[in-house]
Amino acid sequence: MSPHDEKKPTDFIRTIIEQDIARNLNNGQVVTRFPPEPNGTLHIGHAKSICLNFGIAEQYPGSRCHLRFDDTNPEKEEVAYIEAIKEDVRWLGFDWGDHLYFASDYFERLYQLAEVLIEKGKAYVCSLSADQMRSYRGTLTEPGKESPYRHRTVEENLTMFRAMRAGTYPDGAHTLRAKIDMSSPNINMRDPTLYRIRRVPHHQTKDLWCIYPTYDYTHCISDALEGITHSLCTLEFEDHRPLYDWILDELKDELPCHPRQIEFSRLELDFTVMSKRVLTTLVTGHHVSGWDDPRLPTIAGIRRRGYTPASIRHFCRLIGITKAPNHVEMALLENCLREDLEINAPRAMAVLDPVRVILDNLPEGYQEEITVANHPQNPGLGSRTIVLTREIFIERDDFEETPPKGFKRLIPGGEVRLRHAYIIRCESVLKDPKTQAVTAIVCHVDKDTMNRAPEGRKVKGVIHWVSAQRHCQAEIRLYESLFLVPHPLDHKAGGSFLDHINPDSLKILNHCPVEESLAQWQPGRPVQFERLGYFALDHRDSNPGRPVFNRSVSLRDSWAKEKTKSQ
RNA sequence: UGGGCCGUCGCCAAGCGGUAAGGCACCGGAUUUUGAUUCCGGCAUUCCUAGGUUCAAAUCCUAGCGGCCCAGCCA
Repeated sequence: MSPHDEKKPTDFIRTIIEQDIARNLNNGQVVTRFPPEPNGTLHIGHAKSICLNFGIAEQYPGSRCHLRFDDTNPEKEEVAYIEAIKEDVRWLGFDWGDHLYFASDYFERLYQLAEVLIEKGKAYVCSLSADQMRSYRGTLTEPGKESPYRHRTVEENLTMFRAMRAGTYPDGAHTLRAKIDMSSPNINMRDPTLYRIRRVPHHQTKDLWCIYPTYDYTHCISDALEGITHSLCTLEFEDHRPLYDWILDELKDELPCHPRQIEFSRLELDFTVMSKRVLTTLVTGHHVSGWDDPRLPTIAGIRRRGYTPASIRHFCRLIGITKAPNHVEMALLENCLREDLEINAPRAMAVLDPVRVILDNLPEGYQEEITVANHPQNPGLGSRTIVLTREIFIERDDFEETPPKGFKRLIPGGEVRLRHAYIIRCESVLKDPKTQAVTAIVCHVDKDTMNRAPEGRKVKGVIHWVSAQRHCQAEIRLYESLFLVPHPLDHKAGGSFLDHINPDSLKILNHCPVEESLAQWQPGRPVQFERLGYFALDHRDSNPGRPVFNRSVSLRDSWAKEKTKSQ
C-alpha cells in the first residue's frame, strides 16, 4: 500500500490550499516543510505532521516538502538525532529529495536581518538578566514594563549586537529583543527575545557562533527563505502567529515571500504520553529500555513493536486534521495494524503457555509432514511444511477439565481439531500427584479427518499446536499499555505520571515452542501466530536459533470478551 | 483574571441555511479447519446550554457554560 493509491483526504488545511491554488496564489505552487528539532526522537504525533506535510506535497502537482532541522538550540541537540529522524521519515515512506535544510544554514542571513531590524529601530540590545526580564514581562492579566534599555540608539544597538557576535560579553549578559509592545495582551508580543549569547559549540556550525537566534525569529524567516507557502504547525503556536507575521512584515523588503502559518491540533493517544520531556524521563529513568522500547509511541518503538509504515499512514488519514482536541483511542491505531497485517502477514503456529499432548495411537518416532498455506485467503503468500509427531504442545488454556459454558476447545472425552491436521479426542489427563497440575493430556487421533469433516458429528473447536520433538524455542514478549490511566499527565487526581505506570506492561515468556519455520525469520517481516496475534522479530535481541518475537497486537478475541462478561 | 483556540454518538470525524456521512468501539446474527477474517443488521428525532432570526438552523445572531494553550535568553 503506497500513499499514492489511497483516496485523498480532505481537511480544512487542504481546503485552504485548494482555494489558494484556485486563486493562483504563489503561482499555484504549494511548498510545505517538516521542521523537527534534533533534540529527541520522533513519535506518532510527529507522524501526523509528517503525513500532513509530505502528503500535501505528494498530492498537488509541482509541490514539495522540505525536511528542515530546526537547530537553534545547540545545548539540547545532538547529531545522533538527525540521522534517527531522517531514518524515521524515510521509514514512514516519505522523501524530501534534495530539500534537506538546517535552520543553521541561515545563521549568517538571520544575523544580517537582525541588523536590518536594529536599523529600522525594531530591535534593541537588552541588558536585563533573565530574572529581571521575567519580572518586566508582567503577567497574563497585567501589562509588562518597558526595559530601561529599550531606547538605546541604533548606533549603540548595532555596536553592542556586533560585540555580542564577536564574543565580547559573557553568556546571558545581553539579548537582542524585538521592539513591539510591552502591554500587548499577547505575551509573545511583549518584546520577545531574538538572540541570546550562548558559548556552546553547535553540531553543524561548530564554534562559529556564540549567539543563537530563537525559534520565533528563526522559523518564520527560514520558511520565507525556502519559499514555503503553507507553514503548518500545532495549536500551541497559534499565539505566536502575530509574531511570525510581525517579523516577516518588518522584513518584507528583504524576503522573497510571506508564508501562511496554519495551526492544527496535535495528536494525543490514550494510555500513553506524547510529550518529549516525559518520554525523555521514561528513557533516562530506565522505566523503559530505550527510545525504541516497543511500549513507547516513538516511531522507533512502534517500528520495533511491529507496526508497519502503511498502518501508521492509514491511521494518520483516519484521525483527520482539525483544530478540535485530537485525543484518539489506542483501539483505532491497533485496528489499523490489524487491517494491514490481516491481508499481508503470513501465518504460523506458536504456543505461549505449553502443555504436552500425547497422541497415543501414533507410534514413537512418528513424523508426518504437512504442507499448509501461509495465508487462508492469499495463496500468493505461499506454503510451508509443518510436522506432526506423537507428542505435541498445545496452549494450556485450550484445555479445561471443568469447561465454562460455551467452551469449545479440548475437554475430557471431547474432540477438537488440530489446526491443519486431525481431529483428536481427549482420553485421559496426567497430573502431578502433589500439585494436581496437568502435566500431559493423552489423546486419540482420528486418522480419517485430515482435510475432511468427521462422519456423523460436528467438531467446532480448532486449536493451534507445535511438535514437541521438532520445534524452535523462542522468547516471546507480550505488551500492554505503559500506563494504567487514559491520560497519564492529567494531574487533577494528584500525583505524577510515574505513579500511573503499568507494572505489567511487559510480559516475557522465555521458552515458547514455535514452528521450525520461525527459526530464521527476517526482521521487519510480520507474522501472525494463529489465534494469538501479530508478531515481529525483535531486531535488537534476537540471536540465531534463539528468536525473540514481540507481539505487535493481539487478534480480536470474542471468547475472552464473553468469558469476562459471564464472570 | 488578559489573550488565543475549541465544543456534532463512548473515541475520531463529515457537514458551511434545506431537515445528522463515514471509521473505531459497542450490541445482535450468518459463514468459518484461526472463538481471526468476511458478511449482514443495530447503534445521535439531535449537534455544549438558553434565547433569538428564518417557511426552514448543527450551520446565522445574542448571552451563558465547559475544555485546551500562553508569563523560556525551549521548540
